Amino acid sequence: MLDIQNLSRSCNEVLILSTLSSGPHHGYQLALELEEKSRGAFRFKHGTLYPILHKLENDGLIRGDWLEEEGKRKRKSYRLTDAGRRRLTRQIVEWSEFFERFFNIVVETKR
Amino acid sequence: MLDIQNLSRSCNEVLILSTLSSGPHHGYQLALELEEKSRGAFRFKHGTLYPILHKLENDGLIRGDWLEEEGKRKRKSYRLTDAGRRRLTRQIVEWSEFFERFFNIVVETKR
DNA sequence: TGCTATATATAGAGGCGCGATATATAGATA
DNA sequence: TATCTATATATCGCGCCTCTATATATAGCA
Repeated sequence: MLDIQNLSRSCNEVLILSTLSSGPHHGYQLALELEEKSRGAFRFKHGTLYPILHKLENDGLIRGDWLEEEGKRKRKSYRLTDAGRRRLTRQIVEWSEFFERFFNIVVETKR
Repeated sequence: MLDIQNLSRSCNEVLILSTLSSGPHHGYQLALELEEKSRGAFRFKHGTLYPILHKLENDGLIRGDWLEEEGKRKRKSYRLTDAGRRRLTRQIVEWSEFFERFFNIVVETKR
């Protein structure tokens, strides 16, 4: 279950996995796209992003391959593994449950 | 704005403020009620709860008064201050915005 | 030559929830 | 009487995680 203490970590994880589910991205590109899609709300700092990517790769949820293209800096292109795809699906369910419980309590009590 | 790094802290804060908005509670009672209302999903550990209550009181969002009743252990009864009520309202808006942005990205990309 | 954007990496600092531990008492049970 | 459980609050230190800062490297532009 998604517990309160892991909200930040899990949120970052889902945002990354979810972006990768639409196709391979490299780290820098991931951060730009998430910032753009959220209209500035979700900004990944470098010091946050790269360690998470390393961890996700280490856990087998994503896989990174170095790309060396003509006239470009070499980049590490990440894509979802099958395990990563399953994790994303489960995480979305857990977040939905969390939101439901959270708003149930917050909104109901408020009234 | 509600940022990803503060999700846990803010979630705990809202759950507590929101419970107090229905009337005064003491700490132990707060934890029991939240656990019950969420059907076991939100469990506050003592080591989490009390420091947060102290911080909220210190920030002027809640106010605690010691109660000494016949035949009962003395307890500290907390209630919302006006500032706390305003904070709760704003936090609910921020969480709503967060959820909207989050699911927008996660669900949209997933498809 | 120097600035900016692209691109990745990591060490150190600080925040925060949690586990563990301590203290205290009312009530039930053996 | 002794002891166990539930009630009730408090705090220390550990570990995890994000951020800031710093480092390295290159393409393109002024």
